Amino acid sequence: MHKNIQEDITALVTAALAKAKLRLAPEEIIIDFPTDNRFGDFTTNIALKLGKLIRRPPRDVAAELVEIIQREIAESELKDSVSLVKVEGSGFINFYLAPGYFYDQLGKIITEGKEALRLDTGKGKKVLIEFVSANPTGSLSVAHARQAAVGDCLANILSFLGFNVQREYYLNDEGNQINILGRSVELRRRELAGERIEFPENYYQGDYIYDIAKEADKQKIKDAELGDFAADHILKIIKQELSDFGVDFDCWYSQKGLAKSGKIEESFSQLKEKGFLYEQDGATWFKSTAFGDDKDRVVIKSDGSQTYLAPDIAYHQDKYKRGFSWLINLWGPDHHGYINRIKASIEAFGHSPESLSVIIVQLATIFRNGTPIQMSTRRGQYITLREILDEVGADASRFFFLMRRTSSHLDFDLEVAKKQSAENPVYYVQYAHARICSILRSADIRLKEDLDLSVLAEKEELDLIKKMLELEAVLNVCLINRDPYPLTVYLQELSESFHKFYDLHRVLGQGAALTCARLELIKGVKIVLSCGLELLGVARPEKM
RNA sequence: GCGCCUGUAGCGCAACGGAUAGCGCAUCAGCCUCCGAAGCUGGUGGUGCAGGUUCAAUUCCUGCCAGGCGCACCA
Repeated sequence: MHKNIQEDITALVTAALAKAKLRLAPEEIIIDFPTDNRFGDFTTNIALKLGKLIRRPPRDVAAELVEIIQREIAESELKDSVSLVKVEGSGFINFYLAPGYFYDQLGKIITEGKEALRLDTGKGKKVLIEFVSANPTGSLSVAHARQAAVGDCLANILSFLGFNVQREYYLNDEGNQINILGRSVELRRRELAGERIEFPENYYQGDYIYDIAKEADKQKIKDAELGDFAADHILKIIKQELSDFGVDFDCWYSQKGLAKSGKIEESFSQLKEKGFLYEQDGATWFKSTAFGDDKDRVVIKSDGSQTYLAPDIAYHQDKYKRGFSWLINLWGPDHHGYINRIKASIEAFGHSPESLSVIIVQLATIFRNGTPIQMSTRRGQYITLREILDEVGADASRFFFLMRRTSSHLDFDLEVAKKQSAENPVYYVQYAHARICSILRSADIRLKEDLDLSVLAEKEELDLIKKMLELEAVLNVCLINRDPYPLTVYLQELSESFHKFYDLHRVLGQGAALTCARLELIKGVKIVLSCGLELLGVARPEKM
């Protein structure tokens, strides 16, 4: 049994290189998954790299190394796990694992459940993931919905990988947009009272403003308090939308609270001490060019009011003060120009720019039957998260938002997402889960037999086990890319392996030994599928 | 003009710098007396253009072409 066979093989190869008196930097010795399982279970290209360095044909170098590796394996505890090492292609050294290794791993998953899949790469590192953070001036849009899905799922994955994750929503509950919101409600209230009004174009046009105006009238809210009243009202709606979408935040960080705390002034005085603030043209500037920004940025305008950057500098500084050592921000593509100045600010306070990861979540275009739906936030004409939830449901919409790379544009067709058919990948995965549950329901529970997994010798059975064991690597890819997207691809592949197995081999009625083993096999698949779907935040139906 | 994202099959998308570029839809041909056919099997069909780096480029670099988004003392 090996905790991590990839590491064991790496150590073995390193030792073999030393024995052959061949030198290669440790970071060059990479034992990887091959692109295709016909090339074994692990592969390394060291012979190709060495061949160039020492001017020998790569295949010869590989053959020499394989001979040494085979002898090493025979003398090590790997001899039961690795069945074959050979040179293939232009000089790749490929490792084929023994079925016994896979049975051991499957057994572990069955007995330990999803805990067997858990990793501790994070080692409890405190990470703050801030996402959505939409202004409380209207319902959440499609862009926010995608951010919510990506952020929540990424948080799930990081936490599964042993990070100590906190989800945070930065609440822009004061400032210009709240004033405009208040004035919008005020005008609508007067309009409802019969007054003729001129409604400015840059005010909030949506019909929901009328609803808030009616409510404000009923509660006799004063004009001056309408902004806060409306923001509170809308915030409740946002919270409910997110909650129905399966996204719950640990912290709602109020900008108003930040402003009152004096932390903004505090961070300014610190920046001033360090010489990164200066006055010019009546405004106060942050010297962000000192850290690679294109130009310096105004933090206090010549009229004395702050720009948006001012509280943001203090806010990010406060994140570190609260003990987080890794900050992840999910922003819309319209904020990408903002990355440099925020990174500059954290650097000015002595933090490494790498400790802040900004993930730009590209926009999603909503389609209906192949036709894009035009949107305008200003006119209040946009598809909201609420509408998507009502029409498509949380499961399918979460999956759809996650099934493309976060950095890529996403086309989201409402009609396809609604379809409960093969076109819809959500159901393909959920169907595999339901199918397993169905078999388990039909299984004769009186069937008792000493479990021997080694009867699982069919190609589809071994492929299925191998696919199950890939989850760990997939989650690491998600971590490295800061993108939950690979998990959606993986779950479709795992489902495919299961469906192929199911089609060719019966589980029930195959004689006690084989039936028992296959039941355990599909229980294992269920554990992995279920774990993956849970990380995505998608339901795992027992029946469909 | 500057920055970011994207160009792969009719459409939507995959491919840590690797081996014969995969999958879904569509289309054509098959598979249910048997655990769920929301499934499986097979056929058709492809890397925007030009250079460069590399043993190896869809992937990295440069230029061009095309599409999307953003470039405030707005938030």
